[in-house]
Amino acid sequence: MDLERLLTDRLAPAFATVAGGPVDPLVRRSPRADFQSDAALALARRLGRPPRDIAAEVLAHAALDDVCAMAEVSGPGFLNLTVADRTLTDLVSELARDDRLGVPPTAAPETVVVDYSGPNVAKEMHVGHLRSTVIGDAAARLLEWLGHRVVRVNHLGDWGTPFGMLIEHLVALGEAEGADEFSMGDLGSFYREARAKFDTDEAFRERSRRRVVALQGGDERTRRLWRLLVEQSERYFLAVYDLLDVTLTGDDFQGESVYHDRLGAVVDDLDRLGLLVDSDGAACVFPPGFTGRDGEPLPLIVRKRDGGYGYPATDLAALRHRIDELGATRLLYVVGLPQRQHLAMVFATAATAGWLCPPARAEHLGFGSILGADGRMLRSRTGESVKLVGLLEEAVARATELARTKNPDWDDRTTAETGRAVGIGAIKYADLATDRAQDYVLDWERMLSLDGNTAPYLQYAYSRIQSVFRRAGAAARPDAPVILTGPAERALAIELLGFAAVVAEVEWSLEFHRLAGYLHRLATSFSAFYERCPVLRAPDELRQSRLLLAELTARTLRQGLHLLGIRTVRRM
RNA sequence: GCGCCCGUAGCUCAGCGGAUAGAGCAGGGGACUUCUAAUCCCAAGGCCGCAGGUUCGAAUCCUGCCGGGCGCACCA
Repeated sequence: MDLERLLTDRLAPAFATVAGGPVDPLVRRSPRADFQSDAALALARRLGRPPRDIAAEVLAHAALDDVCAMAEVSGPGFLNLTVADRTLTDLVSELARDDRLGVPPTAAPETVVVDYSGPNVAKEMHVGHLRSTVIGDAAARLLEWLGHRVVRVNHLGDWGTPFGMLIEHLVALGEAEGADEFSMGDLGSFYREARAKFDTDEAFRERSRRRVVALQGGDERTRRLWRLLVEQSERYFLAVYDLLDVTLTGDDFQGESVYHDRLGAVVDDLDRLGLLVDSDGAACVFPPGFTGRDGEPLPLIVRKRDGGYGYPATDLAALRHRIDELGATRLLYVVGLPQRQHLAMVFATAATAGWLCPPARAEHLGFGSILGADGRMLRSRTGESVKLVGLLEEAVARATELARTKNPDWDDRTTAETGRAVGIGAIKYADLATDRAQDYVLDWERMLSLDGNTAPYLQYAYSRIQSVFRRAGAAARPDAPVILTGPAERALAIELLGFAAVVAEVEWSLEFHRLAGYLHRLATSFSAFYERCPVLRAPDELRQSRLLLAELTARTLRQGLHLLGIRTVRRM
């Protein structure tokens, strides 16, 4: 049971009595006490009474004696609550016995599809894929831990007109050599070469067009070459996911090609529903409320004038597949903010068609861009998008260098492992620690710093605890009585008891910066505790209590970071 | 032109209806015969873009404006 919940449960009946109906007591942390309830203020108008009177009456009705050391009306009508130490120690003891750290599995499990990462076959992954991959993976981890059935979908760009030129380029290079060059991990140059030929060579362009037709028509050799490109790319992506420490596997690839033979049905069904409009030869849906540059209604083009299907058709087919066949009720799209309008149109169309209806709902987890030090979109010197692996390798290299200089006595393997955990952790944490919608500046110095709201700071706190346990030579006893001797221990206990509330909040908001912020507060509380409350030198009972607090902190940091996809290290 | 996102301390960001607006960094001052000082503590730092409005109460909600970014028919 987390503290906020406990206090809410105690106050709610009292508020209900006073207000004559259910009221959320609005319990939150307070700078003037442990917690405060703000609900009396909001009630004042409705009840036509002074808020202080309401608060006082609530206090008289609330059963708080056994959980609060002090509860008083303050200011214009706040209820300030100071939790009894006994309550804290009881709840901490309860936490210590719970391997889920107070977070219950969800009471209402559902099937959630998380659509994330989605790189393009035969193209390099770039920084643009980082956020989708990192945020989506955190969502998948967290929802899964809470007991939901999570289906990871990696909506690969593996279909469409570019594959004509890519396959032709492969043919031109010779299958063997082409595949060789392709698998070298330099996807970018393969694509650029193909593109260059396509742009300059008329004959090549024509062959590419025919190749697209052959691909869609199911020509055997073309299909085989296409598979080759897809498989090589998938292998490459999996290597990146491995480096990034992302839970996506080969089973999660569900490229656009998967929906290829369902596109006709999408168009037919939309037509049958009378939603299709012919516009310049293209089959379009005009969801209401969307207008274009010229002020005219904006179409969702499901079938192009040339008879090919547009990506909206694929998106609609995928959405139906997720709801009808995968049984999803929550559809998450971890896609950049620029695609907001497109997705809104797809969702609107699906809703109108009756494909997307409660309890199923779709959410766009949009995110901002990654900016360079100059405050502009991150680009390489040549103006191209920055390779994701390059970014990751730099993070690892920088962190490894830091680990080496701080611990010159370490062997290479330990140094490398630590550098990787810290470097990758830093880059992922930097992404998750600010509000998704914000653009953020990629700043190596800041994100690798041991100070501030960074992964290394949290990892460092964790590793210090491990160090204490190494010296203690024993694990904490979960049944050890908890003793709170001062404000630092008290503050730490309160933070520990707040994990469940944060996780519950993030379950629906998927705002991971709230979890990150919590972990940072926890680590900060621990550091203060560590400074003022010696563990190993304390007398036995106190030592046991402090070991328990340290152990709980470690478990919470580890679990919280794990949900964000970030590793902890034993030493730093 | 329309739409979306963002303007909070010098910098990077929290807070999104409640009390004196919070962190971290940088800059200033302290703390290592003591479990990792890669840490901790203290002080300083703000017309919350601007102007109206709603409210007992607005950084938070509404309207308008200003500034920055991004979208807006056959590429995904």
